[in-house]
Amino acid sequence: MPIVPPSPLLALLETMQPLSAELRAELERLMRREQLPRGTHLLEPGHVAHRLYFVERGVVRGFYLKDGREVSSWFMKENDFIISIVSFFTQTPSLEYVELLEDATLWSLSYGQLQHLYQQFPEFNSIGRRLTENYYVLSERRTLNLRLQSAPARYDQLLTDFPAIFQRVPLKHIASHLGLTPETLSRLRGRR
Amino acid sequence: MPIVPPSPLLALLETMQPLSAELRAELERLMRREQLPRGTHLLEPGHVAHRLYFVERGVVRGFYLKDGREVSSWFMKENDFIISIVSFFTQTPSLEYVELLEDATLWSLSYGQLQHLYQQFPEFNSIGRRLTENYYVLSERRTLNLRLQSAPARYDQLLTDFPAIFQRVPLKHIASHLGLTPETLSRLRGRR
DNA sequence: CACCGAACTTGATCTGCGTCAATTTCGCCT
DNA sequence: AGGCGAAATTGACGCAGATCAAGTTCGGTG
Repeated sequence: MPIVPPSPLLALLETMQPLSAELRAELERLMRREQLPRGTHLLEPGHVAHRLYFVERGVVRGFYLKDGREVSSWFMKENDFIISIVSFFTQTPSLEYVELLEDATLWSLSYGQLQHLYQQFPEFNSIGRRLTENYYVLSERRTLNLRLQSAPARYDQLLTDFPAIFQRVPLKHIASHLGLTPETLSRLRGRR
Repeated sequence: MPIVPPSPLLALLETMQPLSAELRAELERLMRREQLPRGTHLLEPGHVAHRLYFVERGVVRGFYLKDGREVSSWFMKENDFIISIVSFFTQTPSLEYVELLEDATLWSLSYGQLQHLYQQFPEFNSIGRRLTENYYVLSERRTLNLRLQSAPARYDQLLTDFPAIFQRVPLKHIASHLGLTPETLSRLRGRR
């Protein structure tokens, strides 16, 4: 039994759908609290993503290597769920890194435990389905941006959509997320 | 009661999870068969995606306009489900077109009916969740390809992953899907 | 089967962004 | 506070792919 219950997580789930006492208790029993320092890799290529994470505090990024260079595909923060989509859902080895950009407090659950929850509490499938839909929508919007906008427009968009990111993530990571080199991003920022 | 039951759809769902007789009957009652000619737009920008489609026969594409030019984001075919992710899940106006590239036979269901099924048959949430996960994985793989591969590598990848697409989709649409102009794709194909 | 418009190819030129290299600035640790 | 390595900026140059333009081939229709 955890000393601290995963309250931010439970609070979030509760806003989506009332949780039965049993489901609540089972979540509290299974969720594991992890305090980890900046720089920790939650996942590396070749490994299967065994756990789902919920971020109580911190910023996390997913990235890939494209011939030796890091390409950041996403950033997540407080109150976000984190999984490496392909590896976790297919339970096959990842191509992706998942890295903490700040000291973080996370809650985690194994793949097997999650499947068990889905079986044991059918109503939990509805929550899982809607969370998956929400993140899928987020991912589609990100991809759309990459496809449809010019480099300056992608930068401006990020600046208006997620201004806070610039306070917490180094520009070189933002650059690769926008599909640019740090040099090009720097020049974009300098334009007037 | 439809003259023809949506058997390919039910067969597919049945492989994922046994369907109760009631759920089966409700699906048969609600699913609407549509035979539509090539060129039909299932969705246009500004409209909310009200229906989910299942493809019994035909090829369908999703595309956007990027300053006057079409950018194809996906292609789907027999036994695929089709929705415009952002618009359908958020029930907000679409930016996307959805167009039939061949004469097609589709089965469809409205957003409201789907929500009703989720409520009425809790076990249906599990099917919905897993289908959403599968398509999310597909979408992530597509995006990854765009991000990490060079233009020639993206072409080669598509050629090995979905060779059949080249028989059924005009090259100009494949070009924009790969993030290229038709001219550049043509030159890529001519290289030796 | 011939026609017409769309799809595809081929060529010439242009350009946005990448690459490589050299500073400058920042942020963290002692 | 000072110093060191990483991050960001700035400059010069090159190239992959876009653009514009002119054929050529393909496919559907009368």
